[in-house]
Amino acid sequence: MGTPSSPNAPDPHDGEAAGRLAPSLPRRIAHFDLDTFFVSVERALAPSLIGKPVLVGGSGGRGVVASASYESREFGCHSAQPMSQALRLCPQAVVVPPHFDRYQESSRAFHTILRDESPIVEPSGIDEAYADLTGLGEGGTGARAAAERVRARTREELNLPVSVCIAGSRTTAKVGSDRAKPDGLLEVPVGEDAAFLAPLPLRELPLVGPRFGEQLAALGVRTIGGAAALDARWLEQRFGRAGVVLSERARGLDPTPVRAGGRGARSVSREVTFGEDVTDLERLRRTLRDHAERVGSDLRGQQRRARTVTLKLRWADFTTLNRSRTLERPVQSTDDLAAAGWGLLDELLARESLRPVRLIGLGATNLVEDAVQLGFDDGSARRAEQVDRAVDEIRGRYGRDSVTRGM
DNA sequence: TCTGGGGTCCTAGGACCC
DNA sequence: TCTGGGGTCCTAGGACCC
Repeated sequence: MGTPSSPNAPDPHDGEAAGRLAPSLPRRIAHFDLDTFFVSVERALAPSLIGKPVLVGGSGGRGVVASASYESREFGCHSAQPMSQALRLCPQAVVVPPHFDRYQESSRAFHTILRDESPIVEPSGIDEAYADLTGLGEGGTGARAAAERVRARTREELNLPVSVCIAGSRTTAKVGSDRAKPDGLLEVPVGEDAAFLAPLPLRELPLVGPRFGEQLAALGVRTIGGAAALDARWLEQRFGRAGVVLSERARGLDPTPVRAGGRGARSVSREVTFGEDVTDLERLRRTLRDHAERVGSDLRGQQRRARTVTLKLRWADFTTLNRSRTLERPVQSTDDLAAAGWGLLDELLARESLRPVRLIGLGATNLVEDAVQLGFDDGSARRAEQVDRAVDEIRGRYGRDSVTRGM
């Protein structure tokens, strides 16, 4: 395989390096995407759901659809839709509350199959992954055969349908796996990425969301080929970096390598939308502390610390604010994270009065490896960390609700 | 009966330093 | 004393993705 063994080795797919290094094999990038993932996992566990319109998501007043079966989509249901709206469109739908631990488990098993069958796998979210199948050869050893094995094993071992596209770049493979659904395999022949993309609606290109799509539609551009035909410099002037990327991707150019294992997370956060708006400051502070506990636990599990802590607030009118603070020393403990969150909340409320709060969240960014030496006078910090470790340990064994801390 | 929760990346302005 | 430019960090917001 053309994998660089050292992190500093030039990427064989990156621009000129490709020509100088290997006798450049055509890139074969696969994108795997589990179909209606949450619904499929629920069906694997409860076959009575098969064939019915199923909506996985929050059923409360503010719940949204996380995953909608194809039967429900016939009625106009889709993910991210308010559940109330989905049920108006399809009253006979079966609503299933999400079971994220089950999805994590299936996701892990799926990624294990992928790593068995492909040399370089980059997970991309819970239900998809890229694989670099370049140089696998033809026939039984080829890229297509590897993709077929993944599909067969995922179906047999996990009872889950997965769609895949093999193409010359990540972007094309990603667009193609959507086109392959449900439960299909699509291969874009070598050198035909641009031709494959050209007739497709622009909105199918990742990067083009509602907003960008609208701006481009206003210019009369509605297909990927239409964007490919525009002058690249003009796109850059008009849209900046997004214009440059659009121009390249629309022409099937995307040298981004598949990175084995992906990268570590850049941030960790928790947030909650209350069932009803909250004006009780103590309740907000308690919620922030719960978030700090879980964010801290994640950081400790990853052996990382955060240099920056962010408070997120959403008022009842959906206005959303972020307030962040970069600390002198990177933090990891529940106490430090909570203190930073409370401080940000206090500062905010010193400037504007408290309005009914719909959502409150706490985030940790600017993450660094946990190599910080505590000074000799940091006895209290050391004790706090010991408590954190003990709490993590008990929760790991007996579940999250097994320990309750005071404020 | 509006709009979840977890992320990534980009932009833009201001502070600060050289 | 005035003026300029570049680079980096921090903060806030927003588009986009699953």
